Amino acid sequence: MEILIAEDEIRIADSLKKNFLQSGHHAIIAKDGEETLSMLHKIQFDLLLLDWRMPKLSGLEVCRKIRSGGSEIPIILLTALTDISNKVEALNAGADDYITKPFSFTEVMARINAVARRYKSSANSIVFGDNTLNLITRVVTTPKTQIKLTDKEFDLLKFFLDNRGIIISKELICEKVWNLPFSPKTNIVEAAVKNLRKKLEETTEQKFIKTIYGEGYIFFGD
Amino acid sequence: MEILIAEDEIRIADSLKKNFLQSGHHAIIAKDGEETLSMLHKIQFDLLLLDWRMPKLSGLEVCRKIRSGGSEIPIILLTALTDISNKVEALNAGADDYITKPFSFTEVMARINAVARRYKSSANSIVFGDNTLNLITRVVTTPKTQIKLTDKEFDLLKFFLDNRGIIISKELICEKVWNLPFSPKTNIVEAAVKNLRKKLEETTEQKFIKTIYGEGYIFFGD
DNA sequence: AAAGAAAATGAAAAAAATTTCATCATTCTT
DNA sequence: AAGAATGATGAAATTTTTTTCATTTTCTTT
Repeated sequence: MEILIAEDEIRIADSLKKNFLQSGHHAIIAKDGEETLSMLHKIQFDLLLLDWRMPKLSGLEVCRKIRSGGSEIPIILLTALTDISNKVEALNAGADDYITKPFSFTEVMARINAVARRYKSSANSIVFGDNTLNLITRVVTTPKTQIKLTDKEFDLLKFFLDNRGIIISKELICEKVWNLPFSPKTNIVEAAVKNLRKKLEETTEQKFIKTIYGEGYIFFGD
Repeated sequence: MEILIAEDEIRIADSLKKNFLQSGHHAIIAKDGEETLSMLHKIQFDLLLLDWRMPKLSGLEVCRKIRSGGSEIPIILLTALTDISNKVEALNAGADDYITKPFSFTEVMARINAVARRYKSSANSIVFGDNTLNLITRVVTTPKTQIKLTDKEFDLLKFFLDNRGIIISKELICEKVWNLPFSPKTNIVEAAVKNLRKKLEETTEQKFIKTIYGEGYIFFGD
């Protein structure tokens, strides 16, 4: 993949770039917001890793400009702060995901692989464990039976599968699966997870969705 | 495509074969039911055109045997009679479609192209007119807006799209979309067509689904 | 043009899916 | 171990989807 790293802290940027190269990807560094935008116009990237704090134009502003220009390039925001309003802002600005600093390279790679999987695959089924989700019919085929998923069950499972092995927060799920800005008044996510778990784990007798207390969920399976 | 023509009337079989060759397909003729089965075991075919009345084993019996053997090869039954019980029997036996004799070659080709399209394509969207149906999200993108389809709307539209340009009877729709043996007591098909038409034709201001009085529906668009 | 069959339609009914809410269980912090 | 926060859950409420039904419209045949 062709990755654009927008990060003004040279040490972080370099370290990321080196790691990407080792993983078989190609990365270019942009040092500020303006350079990021001009780079994007010149070269076709598959992913943008975008720092929140940057000179000239903040990551958030860059993100907004990219989306208002109609581009659908996957964007992962790197943010130094943990507080929720930041995350919500990030998603509202059009980011696909966010990672809070300090981050491990493993974490970054897991998310990048998710993006890669999502944008590469045109297959119409996804295998997890010894089950298969048919993306067209929305039927999960297990060794025992077949389970027909409802709309929301499908959307949620698909989101989990697209982000296997990554901790995903409820805010992100809410934003991506329901297209709602996360509001803590509701517990739709919990309820939907409950339904999906019941349907999935009751028949397969396996655990797929693990709860990470205070952080979100993580999906296991292959 | 590699097509097996199971037909004992030599004139019909030969004429079909000649036409297929001209359309760039390859066809082989089997003269009776037993030969059909043994051929299928020897060679990998993409489609079976199966006559209802044949020596040794009837088309229906052949059809049942093939399906009970687990094969999913597309089967189109050629039947001389028009009556409904025959059609229902055909579908119950595992046929994908049926054509009543006398048939025009154009009719046969239209159905064969449908089969080809269905089995070839692994794309996750279908274009019709200047609209696109995303098979994963089940959203139709028109030049004006986007329309999210419900379960049944999607299934029905998909079935129409897979069979563009072919008259499809309500029995067939009922059997394939609802997995129900057609019962004339209900008008689910009409109702579903109404809903789909409303949703689709209201926003696009185009006609896609034409009613063929006494025969069924036909979908235009491409 | 009239009669009869087939199809379309709006509204009601039924069924299914989704969300909310109150309560219970679990996990974390101290 | 207790208290506080977070997550799970069953049941009810709500919303959406699907189906039925009665009526109107359209089409075909005579």
